[in-house]
Amino acid sequence: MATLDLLAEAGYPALRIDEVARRAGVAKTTIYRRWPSKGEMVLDAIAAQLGDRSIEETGDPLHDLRRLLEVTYERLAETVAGRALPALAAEIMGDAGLAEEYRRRFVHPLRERARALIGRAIDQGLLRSDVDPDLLMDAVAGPSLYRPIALGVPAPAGSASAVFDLVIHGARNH
Amino acid sequence: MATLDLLAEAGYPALRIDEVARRAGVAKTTIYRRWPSKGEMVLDAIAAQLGDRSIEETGDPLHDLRRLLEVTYERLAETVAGRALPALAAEIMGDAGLAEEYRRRFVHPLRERARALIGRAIDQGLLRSDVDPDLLMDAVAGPSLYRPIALGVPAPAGSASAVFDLVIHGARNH
DNA sequence: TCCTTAACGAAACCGTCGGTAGCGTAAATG
DNA sequence: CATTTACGCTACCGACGGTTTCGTTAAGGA
Repeated sequence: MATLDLLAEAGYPALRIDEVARRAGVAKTTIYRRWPSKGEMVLDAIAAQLGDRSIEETGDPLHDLRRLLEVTYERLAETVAGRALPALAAEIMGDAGLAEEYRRRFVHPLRERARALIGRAIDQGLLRSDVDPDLLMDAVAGPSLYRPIALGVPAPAGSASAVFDLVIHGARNH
Repeated sequence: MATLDLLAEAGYPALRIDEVARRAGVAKTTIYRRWPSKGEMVLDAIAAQLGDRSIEETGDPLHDLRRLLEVTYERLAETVAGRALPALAAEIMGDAGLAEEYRRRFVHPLRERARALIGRAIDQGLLRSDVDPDLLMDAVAGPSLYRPIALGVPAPAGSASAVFDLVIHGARNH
């Protein structure tokens, strides 16, 4: 799609809808017949490239959880759509409907899958029973947004494993 | 300042400069004589309320690190400026100059202080010597942006302690 | 008292850009 | 052949960040 090309060249904020139309060989009105806003158009384009982030489950919840995190960070780091996703954050902060869509499509599905894995890991005694699943998810998923936005550098694919290990093992010396 | 009031009422994206001027009983031109852009104006307003986030050091690096994190989350959760900061963070994705300013004023000072504390903790054998300080900071600071942006809910002040404990202790059952 | 300078207010204006309206046209569909 | 559907085109709107111009007030110094 032309949207993804422009996204790669200019990034989300500099992506002009007129330019998308021109590049796609299409009238701007046609775009607005298909999508209600710029944000939703980009959302669709991103979803099309990211696809679903399903992983094959091995039965070892901790292993699967690590894989899920790795795949997620990998797509964020290595696809145009993934690198554009944090910039969409600006748009969703000002549009409640778009924010809802964003979370429904990109955030919640991942968290639900992670939540199930964490629950199973606790049941099997692999994780302490007093860990708060949400807290754990926040800690391992946080850098995916924090790094590009607050630091200006993407979270490299390898950092998924590293942050997972850190949180799971802990940092204290004993 | 009028900027903070508007920020509290409407949030960053809906904050109109004309409105700030009207509320402050001042001409819009006066605002642009003092600040080069909306972003920098808000940056100043936020900095004025957040103040410096210094803590008194006790000599126990882990304790000080926790306090630093708690104070940070506290201000993010309990001040107008703090709650507006994530939206401003989203905005900086489209303005490299503003992003630099944002990081120079809000991100880097905190990370430098945290980095020093982590280094001291490692030296004193309180943390494993193989922990990556940046990784640790990403894990504990990540939720401060991830939660408001990706989840739409602020990181409560209490979560600072919780995420700190999680990362420091680890989640694995053994 | 006069002159200069600095700061401000008022209001009109500009450019960009997301989003619309209106209208004509070409291809399916029956 | 009539109708529907989808599209292209052009002109337009409105919001809003930011600028320009000009007139006014008020220090402050000689």
